[in-house]
Amino acid sequence: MESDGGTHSPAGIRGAAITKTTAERLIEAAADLLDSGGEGAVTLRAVGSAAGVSHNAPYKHFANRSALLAAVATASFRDLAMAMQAIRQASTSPKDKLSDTIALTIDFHQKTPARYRLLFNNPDTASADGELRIAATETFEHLRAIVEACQQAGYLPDAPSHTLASLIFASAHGLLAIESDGAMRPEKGLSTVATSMELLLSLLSRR
Amino acid sequence: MESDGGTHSPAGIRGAAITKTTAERLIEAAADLLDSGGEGAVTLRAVGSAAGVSHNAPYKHFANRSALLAAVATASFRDLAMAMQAIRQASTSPKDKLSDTIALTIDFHQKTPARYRLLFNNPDTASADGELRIAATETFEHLRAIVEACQQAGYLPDAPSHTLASLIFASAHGLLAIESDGAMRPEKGLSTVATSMELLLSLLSRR
DNA sequence: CGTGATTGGTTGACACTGTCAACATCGCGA
DNA sequence: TCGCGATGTTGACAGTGTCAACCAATCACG
Repeated sequence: MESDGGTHSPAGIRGAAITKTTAERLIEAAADLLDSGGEGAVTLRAVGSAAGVSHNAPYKHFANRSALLAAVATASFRDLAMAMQAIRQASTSPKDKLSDTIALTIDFHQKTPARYRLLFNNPDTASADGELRIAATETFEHLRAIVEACQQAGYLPDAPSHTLASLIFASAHGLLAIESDGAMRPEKGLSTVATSMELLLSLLSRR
Repeated sequence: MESDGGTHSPAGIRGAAITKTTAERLIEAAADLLDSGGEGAVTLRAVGSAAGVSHNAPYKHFANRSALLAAVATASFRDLAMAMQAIRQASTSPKDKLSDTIALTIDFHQKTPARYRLLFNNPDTASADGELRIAATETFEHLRAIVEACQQAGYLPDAPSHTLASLIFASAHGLLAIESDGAMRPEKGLSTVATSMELLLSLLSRR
């Protein structure tokens, strides 16, 4: 009865999973609609139609619309966590890893703003639990580890890595939100998110 | 035909404005519903009913639901700007003014999160123009001036005050968003927004 | 092999929403 | 006085999330 998120295949055939589960197709359809038309475009009817099923089929896999969006968020967090893990494990300097992580975040926001908002600016998503919460925590852990490495390399000041990572991500997130989500936008072109973040890091790293 | 925002009285009688315009009552009703039940509770029917008019009366004053919410945002920005102006003109140190401004923001978010979201986290509000844009810009200007005063007092580093103000506000905003709007919430109680902001300011101000 | 339940799908309905159109009323200027 | 614009009303419509009822297939198991 509970929505399963469709992580593992039906446990029957284990080989090449050519065919996708309906739940998977629903999630992908919802993500596509989200990216192309914003959150308002993600109606259960449109999602069902895009996935080749009826307007009520989603209820066989997800408790409601919010649960479907939560599944999209979970999948997106997993992708994001993988990308951050790749950065974390690369053979670059901690400083570059941090820059790359910030760039990744900015890129994510620019390419798929509605999806970004689902992950980081959604009151529904805030009451996350289960897999969504785990995927989000995992994502943050990569960031935290990168920040910690920067601290050990002397590039960032001494402070709880958790707090400092929150602060740095919050700055990027807030700048992105100001730039695109609120009325208090600065005059255009005065300073980009990227340059503002460079300023922040340079101020934090001066010793 | 255009929504007027209802700022000044009908230009006839100038004296004691005992009675409120319907537009004003609609804005207040919408704000109340927003604060008490979240954005979803702001339906045109509920707003009209709370203001003592029919479900279609709002259309005589606002082009659509978004325009009504924009009027609420405009009024809220004016309130916020007034509060910031009071802080700015107080006879306290620049450092304290900045702290007070941050505290004001945190307080606003805590007391009326949905309203806060309308101002700073709403893609609709992002395409602000006219009075809304002006009120928002005015709000930011107060913040910028306070930051500039901090710089002149040597409390904040040298950088364009506009950029630095954006950065500081973005940090507070991002921390608030992380705390309450996204799935990537840190473990509870590890560090509050207020203490994180104190950390940021102490890191920025060390010389 | 037969069978019964579980799973995944369908259609139809319901209340609620934003929005538009048509009609009513009221106050003021010519 | 008359007419007209501003303000309000009721009624309708399409679209939405969600629930209920029904249907088909698959699979466990005697």
